[in-house]
Formats: sequence, structure tokens, C-alpha cells
Amino acid sequence: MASVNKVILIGHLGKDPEVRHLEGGTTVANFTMATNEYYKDKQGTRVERTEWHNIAAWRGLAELAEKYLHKGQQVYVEGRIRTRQYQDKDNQTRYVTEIVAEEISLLGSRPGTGAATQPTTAAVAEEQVTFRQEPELDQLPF
Amino acid sequence: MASVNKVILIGHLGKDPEVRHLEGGTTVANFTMATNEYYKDKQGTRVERTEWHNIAAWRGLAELAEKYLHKGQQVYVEGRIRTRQYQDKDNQTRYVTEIVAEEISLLGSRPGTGAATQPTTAAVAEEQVTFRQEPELDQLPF
Amino acid sequence: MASVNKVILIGHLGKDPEVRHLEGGTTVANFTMATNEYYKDKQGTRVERTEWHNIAAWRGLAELAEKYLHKGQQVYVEGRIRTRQYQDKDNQTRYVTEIVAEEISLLGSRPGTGAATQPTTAAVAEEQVTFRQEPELDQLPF
Amino acid sequence: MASVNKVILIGHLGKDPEVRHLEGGTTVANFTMATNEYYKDKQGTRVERTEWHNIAAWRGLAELAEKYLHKGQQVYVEGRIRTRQYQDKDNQTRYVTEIVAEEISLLGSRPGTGAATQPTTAAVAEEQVTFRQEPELDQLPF
DNA sequence: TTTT
DNA sequence: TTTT
Repeated sequence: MASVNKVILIGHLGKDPEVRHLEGGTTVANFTMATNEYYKDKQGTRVERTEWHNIAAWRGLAELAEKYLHKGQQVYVEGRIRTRQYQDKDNQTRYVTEIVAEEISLLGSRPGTGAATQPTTAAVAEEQVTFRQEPELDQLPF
Repeated sequence: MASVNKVILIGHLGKDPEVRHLEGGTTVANFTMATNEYYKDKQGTRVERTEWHNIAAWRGLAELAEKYLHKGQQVYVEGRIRTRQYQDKDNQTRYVTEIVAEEISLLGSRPGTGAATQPTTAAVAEEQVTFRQEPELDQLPF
Repeated sequence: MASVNKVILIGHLGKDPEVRHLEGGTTVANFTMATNEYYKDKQGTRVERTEWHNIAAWRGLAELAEKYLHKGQQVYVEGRIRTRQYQDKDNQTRYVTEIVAEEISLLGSRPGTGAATQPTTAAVAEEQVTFRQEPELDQLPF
Repeated sequence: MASVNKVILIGHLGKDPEVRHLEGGTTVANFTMATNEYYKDKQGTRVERTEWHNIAAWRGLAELAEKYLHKGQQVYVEGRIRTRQYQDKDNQTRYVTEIVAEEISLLGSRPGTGAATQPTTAAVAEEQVTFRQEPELDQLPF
């Protein structure tokens, strides 16, 4: 049956991407990204809540993430939700949910003006500030 | 800083919603929803992978979910990702990620034809097949 | 500069797709799709408003649209907005806005049960109820 | 029938919002917003295409748009597509498609660094960089 | 751990 | 012109 599993996030990276090269030559980059919500508690005080998202970028996107993304940067990430199982050290089943990135765009960067805050992106050709994962590769079992 | 945390899912309910009435009168409905992806493995065989999403609907949406949603039904859910911490029985910190629903629409329902599979929706007034959570309430700390 | 232009529609086809084969061998399918909104007017009467969207599917998506889509069918369409200029018969500049489809999913179809209402899709292999346009081709100047 | 009509745009304003106060006291703000796509033409040359979107913000959103948005600013806009008919001076029916904004977020603003390009936002309270239209009002026939 |  |  047809289904849709789509996530759209805009937020800031909590740290530089961590890049690993798996056996077989596949590259994967992981980073965290914060989004914030605001609400009023029962006393009417404004409260901020930060949500941390685990992002996984594969193959071509991983290499671009390694090259152009860094801590503090504002990005747009489009992807899908994936929950993985693993066994912890006590052999118990644990779950971790992450967002598999399908598209990443750098926000707030203005070649020529934003240089101070985003030095490494200043040299990125304009068309490269949006990166997209090829669907075929994206469908592989990660 | 402005940020966006948006999820769009189309899939089928894995079970009827479970509804709880919290102290203070707040209602919450929980259900699971499946999305599927297909890919070819290294041998070129088609493989299906099912992703299960935990959905939480609050207040008005919870009551509508209780009334109109049931196992097997195809729905559109729009919401945001939320990861909650809790202590397990061994006093270890665990995490569970869920989608807080902001809008739910019934799909594929055809009163008069689909009656066999979706009996309870047949009587739903047309405009009610889309439910939306009021933003103010939606911002409360759940 | 990075930008995002994304449209997500769920609605019913107003007519069968019209398919044209352009010089050069490119195929394009056009169809219309309705979405509805409900509101209360000043007298408190419920009013329905229908919005008609012009959808354009290119190349591989066009061929799949021709094969599997038909009037009345409920679909999910993801794509981008494009406004084209043309000269009318009085040589005046006119504008038409359409959605260039990037992904189309058939909704409400249940191979084996929904046969009566959606005969032509009953035979579609499950994984094919979602169609995606290859990005490279999708970027060509249509 | 349930349907979905959703648009997500990230781009820059082409001009300051134009604000009108209608008879009856309703406020509406209109502005244009650019998104860009890049593709290679038949000769393999990189080509940029700019898409201009007409945005309409109503009531509370209009007032916030008037206050905080200005030419050149990068914004996130979520809304729905609406095509309006009107009669031109030759009494011919014309169509114009616009995006009715439901949520607007300011992107790339960094009070203290981006001041030169975004002076008026520096004083915006943090939680206000995202604006949302109340759904009830949003459902009125504009 | 981000950002404002 | 769809759907309910």
C-alpha cells in the first residue's frame, strides 16, 4: 500500500557531523539538530523546550555534510523517520529513532555577507547549497 | 530562533487508539501507524520494510481519534516529533520518540461503498473527516 | 541561495490524465485535482469551497499517470509550484500556475478489496502505488 | 472528503509587504517571494530559474508581516494554494494563484550579526519569530 | 549540544 | 471537473 513518511526540519546543528566510512565503502554522516517550541506554563510563564533530532546522511549527502555543515549552522532537512533496534550491553533491545536525510539546504548563508558566521560555506557555488540524495541509493537498506 | 519540526505521514493504523483520561481532565489517545518502503537488496530481490510510528493525539483530537479511528484505517497525520525520557524498571534512562498529531484526516473512506471496512465513519459529517488541534492547546507542555 | 518550493496535495482527480508526446520524445501528462475546504459564513452556515489544481507529470511519471490514474481517484501528489507565461490570442501575457509532480501515490486502493471502485489499480504491484520522478530529469527545463 | 492542500516555501521577499485594511476592519498583507531552481540545459550549462510566489497573509499574520517582514528577508512560509478569479478591464475572466499563509518564520536572522541586513527584527522577542494564523479565522472566505 |  |  502506498504510504508517506516525510519529515521537514529547520534548526541548528548541535555539533559538527561525525563521518564514518563503513566496510564496503559506504559513507554515513551523523549529526544532531535542535528545534525549539515555546509555550506558556500554568503560571503563564513563557517556557522554551528544545527537541534534539538525530540526523543520518548517507553516501553523497554524507560527503556534502562533512564538507559544508558545522556546529551552529542553520539548515533545512527533509527526510524520513527510521527507528532502529539494537541490543544494549545488557542484551536488552533498545530503540533509537533518527531522520534519514533526503535533502539538506543551508539557510541564512549569503555568500559575500554571511562570511563571518559561516566561513566554510562562503565558497560554495550557489547551486550547491541544496543537496539531494539520489532516490535509488536512498532506498538501500542502511 | 525560528525553527520547524513537521511530520507528514500517510499509513494505516496498527490498532485501535488507546484513550486515557489524565488527572486534570486531559484526554490523550495513542495509536501506532505503519508506513512502508520498498527497496532492492544486493541480490536484486524486492524487500518491504515497515516503519511503525507512535502517534499521540491530545484533547479534542484525542476524542475525535477515539470516535472515528480504528485499526486498519488509512489516515493522514500531520504533527511534530517529540522524544520523551523516562526511567525504566532498572532506573535507566530510556527514550521514546512519538509524533504529536496536529491534524488527522481520514483517507479512502467512501460512505456507501467502503462501509464494510470503515463502518464507524459512515456517519461522520463531511467536514469532520479532517480534524485539527487548536494551536494554543497544542502548545501546552504535555 | 538555497530555497524550498514544495507542495503536498491529497485530493481526487477531476478527469482522466491527458497525455501528450512532445517532439523529442518527452511525455507529459496533465490532470486536475480537487481539494476542499469548509468554513462557516457570516450567517453560520457551513460552506464548501473547492480548489482545482493543475498537475503536470513528466516523463516516467507521465507514463505511470497514464497507466494508473483516472477520474475520481484519490491521490497524494508531492511537487513544486511553477507559473508559466504565455501569449493569448490577443497577444496579451497570461499566467497559469501548475504543480509539477515529483511523487504520486495512489490512496484508498486495497488490492483485493477496493477492486470495485478502482479496477485498474487492482493489478498494480504494491510497490508501484508510489511513483517518484528521478530528480535529474526533473530538473530539466520543461 | 478529507483533502490536503499544503505549501512549504523557503525564499526571500521580493519587496516589502503591501498592507491593506479592508472595509470591515480585516487586514491583509501581500508580498512576493522568490525560490530558485538550478538545472543544466542541453549544452550542459548551468541555468538558474526563479519562481515568484504571491503570498497573502490575513488578520493577525498580516499585522505581523507588516511589522517584521521586509524586502530581501529569508522566510519560511507554510500555507495553502488558492486561485482567485477576477474580471479584467476587457471583462475577460482571469486567474491569479496565490499562497494563503498559515505560518511564517523568519530565517537567518541573527540579532547582533545580521543587523545590517535585518535591522527591524533585532527587537523581536524570540518566540515571535514564528507566527501562526489561528485556524478558525483562517477558514473564513477571504 | 544549537539558535534567539 | 473530484470526493463526501
